[in-house]
Amino acid sequence: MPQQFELNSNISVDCVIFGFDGEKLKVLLIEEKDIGQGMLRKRLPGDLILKNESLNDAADRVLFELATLKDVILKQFHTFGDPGRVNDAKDRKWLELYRKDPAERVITAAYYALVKMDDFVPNPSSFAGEALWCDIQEVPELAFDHNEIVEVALWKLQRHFVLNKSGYELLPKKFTLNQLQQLHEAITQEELDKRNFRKKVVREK
Amino acid sequence: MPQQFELNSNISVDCVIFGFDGEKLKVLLIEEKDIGQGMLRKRLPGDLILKNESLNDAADRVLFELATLKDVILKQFHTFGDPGRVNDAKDRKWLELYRKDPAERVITAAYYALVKMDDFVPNPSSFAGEALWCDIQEVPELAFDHNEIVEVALWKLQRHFVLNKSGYELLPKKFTLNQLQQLHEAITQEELDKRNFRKKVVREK
DNA sequence: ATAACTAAGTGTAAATGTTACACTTATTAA
DNA sequence: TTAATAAGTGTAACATTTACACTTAGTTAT
Repeated sequence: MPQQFELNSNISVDCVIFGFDGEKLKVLLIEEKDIGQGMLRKRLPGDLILKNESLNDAADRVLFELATLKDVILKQFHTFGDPGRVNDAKDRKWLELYRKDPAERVITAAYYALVKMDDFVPNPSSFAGEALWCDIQEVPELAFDHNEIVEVALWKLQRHFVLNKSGYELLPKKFTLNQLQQLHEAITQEELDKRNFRKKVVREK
Repeated sequence: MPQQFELNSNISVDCVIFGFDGEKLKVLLIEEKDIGQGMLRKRLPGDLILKNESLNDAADRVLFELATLKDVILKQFHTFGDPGRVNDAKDRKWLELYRKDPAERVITAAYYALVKMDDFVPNPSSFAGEALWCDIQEVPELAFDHNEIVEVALWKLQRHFVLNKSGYELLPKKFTLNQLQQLHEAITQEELDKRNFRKKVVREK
């Protein structure tokens, strides 16, 4: 069935991969190879889905194809689909170069994940010029509506992270309570008292 | 621009409208007119989006077209897009009757809302045979993957409702604290102590 | 080697929030 | 008017949260 590998022309996935390096929260961006038209804007790893592929599978595939990342647990968090999503002149140019049907409105199902940066070293594939971790506080202007997507993803991550008491998998096998605390602070973006934090952790064990 | 009203053939929206009647939680279902092929399964109000329409606008439009409901605040909560979403023989038959391209995989952005049943009296439109409130405990087998969609929606509603302290708009202008408590109990599906509930409400005022 | 610096570890008291629990008062229906 | 149903009330024990400062161990530079 050769048709199975046909692209779906109007549905894409985008991945917001948050990385924790023991200190700060970063986000994974890719940058197209410079094709000499002033289009060097960074963007999230993402692409059109295949005709016969689930959204989840597409997200896994795209993340591997663009950043060589594998076995990341992705969570779908929102679908962006306004007809005006792609308005910028640079975005249009890019679409004309890379897309069969550049005028068609594309809706994108967005996924996020939180990974330990050591375990997931992204390599740019042949498609992407560069793959890099960018400090969450210093995200530049991205292509399309990707800045909005990152913002919503961070918001969801924070809410979800507070509710569960997850995150141990992001630290080394043995870790100090201060390290655990740094993780929490990186994600929630607020500071906590050492002693109180300890009490909480111990209590909930 | 007549093209503006063209249907997008592979993206739909579905609406899970929860209704509170002062006592129990219900969900809004519609039922196609019987076209004599044993296809009388209930389903959620939903349909394909238009070519040039945002997902949010599509959800509003569809809800009005199928149930004459207006000004409902809908929240997008998940997008369902597995190629196997539509597997059942009945579903296929339905698609062949109603869809231009019945084999095409359709992804659907799902929305939910919680409304006061008195204020929103659904009327079936010409498209739908019937629109009805169904007790959340007694939802029958629905078309497509709509049972799963309802389940996820309820789950999201419960989580969201606990976090915010919302819900006052679902009660009459003057209400007893017991009424407020019933609302909470209907949504969270668990029982609370009257006095403790009061204390909480008063404290958080 | 040791001094200086950096990171890890520890306790308590006051305030607030949670839980469990039973009877009285007011309203509505028979 | 009586009976039944729904609304309203307080307290004590326990758990959680908050605010707050010094000691100990390990690392780095001289």
